[in-house]
Order: sequence, then C-alpha cells, then structure tokens
Amino acid sequence: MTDISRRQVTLDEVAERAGVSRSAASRVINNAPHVSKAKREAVQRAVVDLGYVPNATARALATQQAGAVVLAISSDNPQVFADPFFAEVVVGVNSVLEETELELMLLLATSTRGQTRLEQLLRTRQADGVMMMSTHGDTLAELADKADVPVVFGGRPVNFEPRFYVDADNRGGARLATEHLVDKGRTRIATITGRMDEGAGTARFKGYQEALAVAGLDAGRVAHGDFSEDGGSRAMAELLSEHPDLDAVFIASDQMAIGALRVLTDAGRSVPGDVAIVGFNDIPSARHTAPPLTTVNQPIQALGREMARMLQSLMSGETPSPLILPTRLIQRAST
Amino acid sequence: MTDISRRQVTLDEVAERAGVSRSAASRVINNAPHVSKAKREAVQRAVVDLGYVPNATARALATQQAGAVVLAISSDNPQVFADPFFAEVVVGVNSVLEETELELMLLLATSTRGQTRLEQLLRTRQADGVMMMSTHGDTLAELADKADVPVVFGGRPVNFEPRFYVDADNRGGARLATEHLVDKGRTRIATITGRMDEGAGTARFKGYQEALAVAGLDAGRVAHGDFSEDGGSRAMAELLSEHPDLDAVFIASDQMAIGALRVLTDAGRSVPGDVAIVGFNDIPSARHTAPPLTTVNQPIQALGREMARMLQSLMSGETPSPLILPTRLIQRAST
DNA sequence: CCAGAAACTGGGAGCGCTTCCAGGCGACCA
DNA sequence: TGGTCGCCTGGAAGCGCTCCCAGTTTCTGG
Repeated sequence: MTDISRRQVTLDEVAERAGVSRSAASRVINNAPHVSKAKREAVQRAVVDLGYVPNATARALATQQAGAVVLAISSDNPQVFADPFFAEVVVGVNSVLEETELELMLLLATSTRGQTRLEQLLRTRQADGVMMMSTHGDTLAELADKADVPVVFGGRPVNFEPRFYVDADNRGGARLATEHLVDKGRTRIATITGRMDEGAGTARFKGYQEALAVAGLDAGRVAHGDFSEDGGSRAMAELLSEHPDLDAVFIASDQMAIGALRVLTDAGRSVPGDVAIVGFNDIPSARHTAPPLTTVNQPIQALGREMARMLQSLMSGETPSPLILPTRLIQRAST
Repeated sequence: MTDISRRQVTLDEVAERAGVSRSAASRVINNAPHVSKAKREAVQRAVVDLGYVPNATARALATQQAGAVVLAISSDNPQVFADPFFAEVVVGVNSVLEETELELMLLLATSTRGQTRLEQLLRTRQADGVMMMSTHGDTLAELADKADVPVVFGGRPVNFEPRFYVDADNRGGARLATEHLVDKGRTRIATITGRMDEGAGTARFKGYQEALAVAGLDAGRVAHGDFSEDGGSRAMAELLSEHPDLDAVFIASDQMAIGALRVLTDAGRSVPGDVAIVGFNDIPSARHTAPPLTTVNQPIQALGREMARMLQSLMSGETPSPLILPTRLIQRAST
C-alpha cells in the first residue's frame, strides 16, 4: 500500500530488505515452521514496507498447482448461459470459493474451440479442479469423469452417472408436482417433457410416470418440448388436439409453462378451472403470470455451493458421496 | 489424443523426439520464423505423437503475460450477480474471448476479502486486463482506472468518469420513455428513481428531468427506490399519497415497476387507464405482467461484447474511445 | 559439562517455457 | 573464388517461487 512502484516486488527483494535468505522469506510467506521469531518479524515488516504480493504464476509453476478451479458449461447453444440459472450457480460457487485462495475461471464450451479448450484443460491440469455442467451425456462428460483432475458434475447427464455430482431432485420434484395434481382431484393428467437428451428432462418425466403409476392413473398423455417457451406452446397445442379431455398438465419447465398457458387461454380453457398446470424451476416470471404459476423450486445457489464444497473435498483427497438436493413445491394459483 | 499418459509432456520431450533443440521446438510451437521446413515438420509430428500441450503457467511466467482477463464485479451485495443481467454480460464477453487464447476469470468482489483480491489483482498484474463493473464510484473504481493494467468499465460509476468504458445510454433511454408518456398525452408524470448512488440511477433520473423540461411539464413528482421490487412498492405508495393526481410514472427498473404495478392495482387505479407506467431493463418478466410492461431495452450482450473488444484494443496498445450503446423503447400494454 | 536431538538457516536445483546471443553455414554477387 | 549478408541453430540465462538438503546453532537431559 505504501509504495506504488511500477515494478513487481519479488521475494528476493523482501529477503534482502529483511536480511534473510530467500528460503526463509518464503517460509514466512507461507507461514511454514523453522523460522526464528526475529526473522519472521523482519520479513513481515519488509512485506508491508515493500507492498509485496506473491506472484501467483511463479508459485503455480513451482508447486504444480494452478490455484484456480474452473466452472465449465458445455453445450451446443451459446445462449444457455444467459439463463439466470447459471448466474445463481455462480453465486453459490463463489460464496464458498471466497473463503479460499482459489480463483474462479469460467469456461463456456459452446463452440468446437471451447470444447477443445475443455479437453486440454482436463488433460493438462491447468486447473486444480473443475465443476462441470454438461447437459448431454456426451463423450466429453465421460472424459471429464475419467480425467485425473478432480471433477464434480452439476446435474447428471443422461445415460451416464458420474462418480461425483450434486444434482437437484428432479424426479422427486416431478413426483411432488404430479401428486399435487392428483390430490387436487385431477384424473386426466398430461405432461410436457423437456429435452429428453438432458438428464433433467428424463428425470422429470420419470417422476411424472411414477406418481401416476402410484395413483393408478393413465400416464399416456405426453408431448415433448425443449424447455423453451415456444416449445411449450407447440407441445400444448399438440396435447390439446391429441388429448382434448385433459384436466391437468405437469410441465417440465416454467418457460414452457408460460407458452402452454398462453395456448390454453387462447383455446378458451380456463386455468385452473378447466385445466390445472404446474411448472418447474420457479423462475421469477412464474409469480407474474396470470394466474401465477404453481411450480417446483430447486435450490440453485445451494447447488453451486455444494458443487464447490464437493470439489474442495475431492481436491483434498477425500472421496465424497454424490449429493441430491431436495426440491419443493411452490403452490400458487394455477392449480 | 494418442497417448493418455499421466505425466505432463514437456517441450524438452518434444524437442528430443524431433531431434532438435528446445529453442527450435519453441519457435515452431509459437510459429516464429527461423526454423527450417524439415525441422518444423519434425516438431509438428512430435507434437501430435506425444499429444503435447504447452504448459500455460510456465509460459505465463516466461512471457510475463497471464493469458487471462478478469471480469470483476464489485458490490456490497453478494446477490447482485444473481441478476440475469450479468449472465448476459458474460455471454457477450465470452463470445469475443472465445476467438482468443484468453481465459476468463470471474471475480465477485463482494466481501472485504474479494475487494482485497481485486486490489492485489490491479497492482500485481496477475491478469492481462480487467473488465470492471462497479456500481458505486468508490475508491476501488478510481484505483482501477489508474492501475497499470488495462481496465475497461462496464457502466459508469456515479461521480467518476473512467477513461475507458462502455455504457448503455441510460439517460437517452429514460428520456425516450418519458417522452413516450408525454406523447400519450400524460401531463402529471412522476418517477421512481433507482439507487442514486449508482450511475444508472442518476442517469435515468436526469433523462426523466430533461424530457419533462423540454415538454414544459413539472418534474417534481419523484420518489426514490432501490431498484428492487419491494422498493418499487414502497416508492409507489409514497407517490400515491404525496401526489395522488399523477397520471403516469416512469420507473427506473422493471423490478420496481412490478412492485409499483401491484400497489397501483391494489389502490384501484387501472393501468394504463388511470396511470400509464413504463419500466427499464426489459427483463423477461416484463412481458408477463398484467398488463405487459412498456419498458426500455438495453443491449446487454452487446455491452459485454464491446467491453471485451475495448479491452483487447487497450491490451494491444491502442487508445479506444468510450462507447455508449443505444437503448430502445419496447412498447407494450402498460402505456 | 557433554552428547544428542531439535530447531534454524541459506544454497541450490528445479518447475516448463521464452528469448537473447554468438556461432555456423549456405547463397549470392562481383 | 572470396567476401558478405542473412537465415538457421542450440546453448544458456532467466521468469519468481518452492523445497530438499546439508550444515550450523541452540537446547535439552543426564
């Protein structure tokens, strides 16, 4: 703080000013033992006098530790990250990383270029750990799981169970939502699924099926969406023409629910009078639709937090167990 | 790709296998001149055979270039980043960084710890450049502007004009919105401001004042909010009791507009019949309120993109000019 | 008061890569 | 054929830090 010098202050200069060897200075910086009290203090004084800050790069080279972890998001759609979902994940991740000396790197592996970068990252240990969010169970995911860098997954890709992951209880949440519909006395309950090549999509569909099986109801009214608002509209229209008798629909995302809601209203069906609907995700918009959307909330920040924690534990040599975070039903006026 | 060896492959190994010196190998890796065609090819072959990937850390140490830039967000509220706004900025930033060899680091400087980190970053050149989004014109911002690392600001802090920044035209957008209200024949136009300790807050207020001045209308109906939904509710209630005659209000954020809308409806005022309202930001929810919100859209991804571009230009020694991105009115049913 | 243990100390060898530099060598021109 | 120029080439010196190791000092306890 004292000296706004242009040049970077090095450990050698600190050592010299303190009248000790570089080794000694290094020891006090990393507060390692075997330094006399006098020298330790001399070094500390020199550090503040000179405004010394260790050079992270040099340290990384010497210790073979990058001092950074990366949050990698692999997808074919450059816009995915615009989803507020990830912003929340980042907040969670950051909250635990903040207690650490670790830096956070962001890798949006959307193009081939990004994918390559991720691969190299995995192979060359440029980061001390990676948090991977990959929607598709592509080869990249499996590669990541096998890499010798600690990797924890956020969410599970479809068709592939990583060794370490934290996921929201999508299946349980879907079951909850569907049961809620059953409890409301609905009997002809349809669903609009998400992308079935994503873990969340298949899991939520499974939850729907389970709940109806338990209730002894028909789970045959299904249309496939893609998590988007337009997809929801299309799927709802399809549902309406194939199964005009439906009296409720569980929709695998709020975005789709918003699209579906519009189609329903346009078709003259009242919500929840004629058909009750419940969404998933609890996005902010869900409370502002007409009627406000009953939906399933998942603890997104907690997801990020737990990913970071699990990564830490992995990095310190432990073998954590996968974690599934609870989801809960948020009841509003659409049911 | 060929060899999944545990150990990192080094330049020396490549050189040895290719039968050249390390210097030569280095030259071809960085495709520098002064290497014969034969050797160049030999090295290239060795690279793919061995699956060599340069060690970024070592390179960084040798070249004194980190190979990374950071996006720093300084705020006193750990939750700011949960705002989808930043997610979009990141998408924009990433889109240009993807063409580069640069890594993206994220620094959410919310705690004191984070602040310290940011300061050190600025002083020690651990990154080759920083994109700084700081709402308050605190000392940190000024420090950043003076740092010998290239720094570009996203948005302008209040009370302080950075040398390099890209910002949305908040003032122009606010003027647009207010003029729109005037055009609709409203004459008793109030405003709910954002936080006046943020650049966006003051700029939008200024735009409001300008528009009314031009129209020769009274700009005295103002209540201060804090950009949040609750703050909007409170401010609207205040407005209603202080200036019950208002027939329109320009609200400095959609979040506040949503809160205000509820208060208005509860108070029995119809929108836009009794009072027309326009928000700012064009968040997704804005299209789902009842009635859908007229608002001002700002090109957020473009903001990120331009920040990254400006930073690049700065890093390559140029002296770019500040940039102000246009905002535009999105007309919906609330006016 | 002495042997042995324990704590300190600084030298030096890296970590993997870039880059300066001096020497070598072939080509080209007169 | 000799001289010059310019392009290769590899050796070696770092970039700033960690950490092993051997040597020195200080401190025990008997």
